[in-house]
Amino acid sequence: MTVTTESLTIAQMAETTGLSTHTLRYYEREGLMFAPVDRASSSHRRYTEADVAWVGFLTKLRSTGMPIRDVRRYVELVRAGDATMPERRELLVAHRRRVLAQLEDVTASLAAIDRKITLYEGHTP
Amino acid sequence: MTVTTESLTIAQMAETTGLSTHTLRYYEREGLMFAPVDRASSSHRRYTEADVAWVGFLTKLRSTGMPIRDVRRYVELVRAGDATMPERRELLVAHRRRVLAQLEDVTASLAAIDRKITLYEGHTP
DNA sequence: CTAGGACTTCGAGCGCGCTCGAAGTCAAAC
DNA sequence: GTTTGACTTCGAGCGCGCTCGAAGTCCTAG
Repeated sequence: MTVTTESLTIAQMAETTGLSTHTLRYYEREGLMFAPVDRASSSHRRYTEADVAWVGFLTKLRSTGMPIRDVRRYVELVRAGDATMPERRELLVAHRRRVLAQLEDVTASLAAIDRKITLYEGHTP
Repeated sequence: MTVTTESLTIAQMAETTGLSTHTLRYYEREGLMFAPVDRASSSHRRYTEADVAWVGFLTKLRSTGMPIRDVRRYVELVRAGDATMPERRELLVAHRRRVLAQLEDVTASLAAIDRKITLYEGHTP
């Protein structure tokens, strides 16, 4: 298999992004790609560098727990052009707020768990 | 309805813990309670202060993303007595490690999102 | 005595985010 | 020409963590 730097097959894209080919197709179906993915051989997907960067950002949104439906909303705004920048910003800022709140929550719970761990000190086998 | 300080109805327990009555029954079914919940009137649940504390800790485990099945495993260890303290500790420590890794992950993704937000600066409506 | 309401059990259903498998196409290697 | 295998679409299925609803019981107030 010859790897052109021009574009990636879905398998290469999966390798690159860390997502499965199933997930890549799923994201596309769900409207999360910025633009339709190029096709070669009249049917096989060919991903560009831009696609790699885009999926990378999608992954960051997802890994902070943004639901698919919100990611889709964001994507739609990006597609709608520069005029939506304020709204996009607002969306991301609101998301960040929620994420930070949850981080605090988790951190607090973790502290309680740590205290429990401490209670178990000295009981090593 | 007279509120005794002795015990709580499931509705009061839900109020106290922030879980729904459905979830409280679900947790019990799933074997997450330390001991069988007391009953009054031959059938209605009566929760003790100890139950409140216990569910509080369960909630902390859950809010850090520990799967139900792992919580159950932990509960089983607690029920098994003091001899399992080392294993409990190990379980919690491993969980903490995963949670911290994920916190880092989220934090890194959030940073990328922040950079994107910054790009949108100056585009306020 | 009756009505209301809070509880009970049980099994089914749901929303999410994938994940999988069947059946088909196509291009290149042999 | 045949085989291989990487891809395609499509719809179904799954694991998780609840969430819901039906049908029944029991206590309490009026």
